[in-house]
Amino acid sequence: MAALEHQQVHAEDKEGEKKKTKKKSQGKRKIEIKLIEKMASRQVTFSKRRRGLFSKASELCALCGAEVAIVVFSGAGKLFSFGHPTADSVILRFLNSSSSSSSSSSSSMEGKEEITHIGITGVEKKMRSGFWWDEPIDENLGLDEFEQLKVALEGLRNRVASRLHEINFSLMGYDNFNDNNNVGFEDQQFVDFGGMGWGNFSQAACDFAWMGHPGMVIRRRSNRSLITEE
DNA sequence: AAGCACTTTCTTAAAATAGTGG
DNA sequence: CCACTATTTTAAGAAAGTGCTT
Repeated sequence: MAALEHQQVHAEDKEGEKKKTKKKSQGKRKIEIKLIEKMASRQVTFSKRRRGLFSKASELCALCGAEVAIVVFSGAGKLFSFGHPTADSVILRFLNSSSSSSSSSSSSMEGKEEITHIGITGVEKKMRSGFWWDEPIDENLGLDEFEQLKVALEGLRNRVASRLHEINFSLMGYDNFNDNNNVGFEDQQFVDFGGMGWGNFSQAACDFAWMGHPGMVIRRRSNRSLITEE
């Protein structure tokens, strides 16, 4: 302890010599684990904690040979991912794994884990029972018919996205759902993939992340100002 | 240029981890 | 295994910076 105090005194001396203009930090403080009220602090904490999380995940991969995928959406809807060897491969492995739903994590945040798992296993079940879109495409279709199919599927996608956002809004406690403020992945050109260069994502993986994340809302950059006002 | 989301740097203290002895 | 100490790591707070959009 004495050594520690000595260290601190030494550090203070150095600091005093360096600059007296900069406001002294109070250092790391214990904070309550709940949504950070101050938007600026929330962003900084998000950035730092995500970095820490990805760093720990990469260590887990390196030390234990584990395959890990992390999908993070910022409060503004920006996507960050970590994956080893790639996020895609881990997610696809999870989807194809028959034991994944029974071997759930024993994290201390079990409540939150559970919510995510409900979303994923729902999709998983459907995938196992077989979606109609998994059926092979009729190769006898002509160009026009393919065009029509494409338009129809895009329409469906938009309707699903719209409905999901309605649900998101009701879950978040908003009374009015304004479709102009929220978009689905079909309008995702602003979303950054790959996070800090640790992972990469395909459209399929993004769609999966989106489906498995019921609380997620993607916003246009142009409407960011709306997000900051709470 | 202004505004926004996010990042980085620095200082500092809390928390985690490693080392040691009983 | 436990308690204690030393060392290392993590992250809060403050402030400045970057990049993008409008």
